[in-house]
Amino acid sequence: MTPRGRPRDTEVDERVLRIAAALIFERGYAGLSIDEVAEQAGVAKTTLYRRWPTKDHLAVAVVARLQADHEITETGDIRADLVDNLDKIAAALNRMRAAGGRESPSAGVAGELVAAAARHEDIGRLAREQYAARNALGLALIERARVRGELRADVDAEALFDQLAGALYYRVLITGAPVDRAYAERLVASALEGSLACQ
Amino acid sequence: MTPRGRPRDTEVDERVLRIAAALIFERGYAGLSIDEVAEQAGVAKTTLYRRWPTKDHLAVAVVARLQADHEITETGDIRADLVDNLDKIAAALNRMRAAGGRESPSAGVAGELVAAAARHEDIGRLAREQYAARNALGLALIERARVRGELRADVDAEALFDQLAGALYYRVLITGAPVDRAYAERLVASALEGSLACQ
DNA sequence: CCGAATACGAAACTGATGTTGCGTAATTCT
DNA sequence: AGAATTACGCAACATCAGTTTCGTATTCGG
Repeated sequence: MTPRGRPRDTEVDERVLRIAAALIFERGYAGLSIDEVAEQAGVAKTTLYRRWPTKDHLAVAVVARLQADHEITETGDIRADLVDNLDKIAAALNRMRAAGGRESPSAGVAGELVAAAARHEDIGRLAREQYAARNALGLALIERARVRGELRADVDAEALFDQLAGALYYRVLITGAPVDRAYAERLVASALEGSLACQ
Repeated sequence: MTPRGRPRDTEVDERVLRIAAALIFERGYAGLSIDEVAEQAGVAKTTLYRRWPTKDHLAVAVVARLQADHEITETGDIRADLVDNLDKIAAALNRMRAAGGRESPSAGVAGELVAAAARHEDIGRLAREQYAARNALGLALIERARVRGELRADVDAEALFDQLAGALYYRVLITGAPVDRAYAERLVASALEGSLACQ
């Protein structure tokens, strides 16, 4: 059960992640240099590569540690619950967007992480699992509201959640528009109430 | 008016973009090597860098040439018009997703382009202008439907369009889910009809 | 025709990611 | 105690993006 050879120095992981986080949030993804991290952490580069096979993997580990997965809150009012959850997603996106001291319209580190997921099959798989789990929570929230009678019986929960979360990502990654709680409220209102004229 | 010195060889642009397109769609973004493109095009590397200052710029130029901007169609039925436009956006996304022969859930080249826009201020600005123009078309479409009385007088056009386009990007870039015309129809139905139970 | 301006090619160079090989240290199993 | 196994540090290396330098070619303006 215990591994055979010399055990890894767990302090190294801690130190490296802390230093890498400082660099990435101060200078952005491009300013994160493996050699510099290794030097500042006082370890050999090979020690880093034994833990994180690429710079992308290290960056993902850094950001993952800072994004404590938010617990879902449920008041029983679907509108308030959706706004709350979207606001938490927006906060996480804004944290990544701010990294590197870029001006507001840039996607910042968030854009690099999308590319990292596209480049490395394992990162992509892991990320999709995380998103699937979060999606499942949102879908369950919607489903319970449907059962309560707050939502239409034939509501398309998947489309609804994609619309809400997708709009946030769209603005951060694509159009560069800001996302905040006020926008989350507009989104939820628009999605729940629909756009058709009263028939 | 005519530039002073020796004019650029326009055939070079043509040849380079063709070769780069072949490489990027065959081997993906990582398989696109500047040295190899220069060699295959029979030009010096400096000649490439005079035209495209980074590999990202070259890749953007390659993809931009293949994405003939779609003209908007308008039948007067907002539901059909929205589905049609979303389907065109989805088609463009699927083209980029397919590049590099990756398996379906990967964002493919689309993910790299998001990162390119985040890395380079000029690419980001250009991309945002393109998206702003496309968004304006969508907003105008919605506004005309509102004036016609198809949509609510107080419809939030911006939120509505973000919800629709955003869901497509969300699936391609983030969750890896497929986007096709059937999904576009679900999205439009969900957004237009709303999710609240009839009050 | 001559000079300024720009494009092109060739080669060397810089800096960063990621790899490889080897000697040494720490831990476990027998 | 000794062998197997794994971690670590060090240094060299390969690869690729991007830069620099310099000599040559092409065009325009005077």
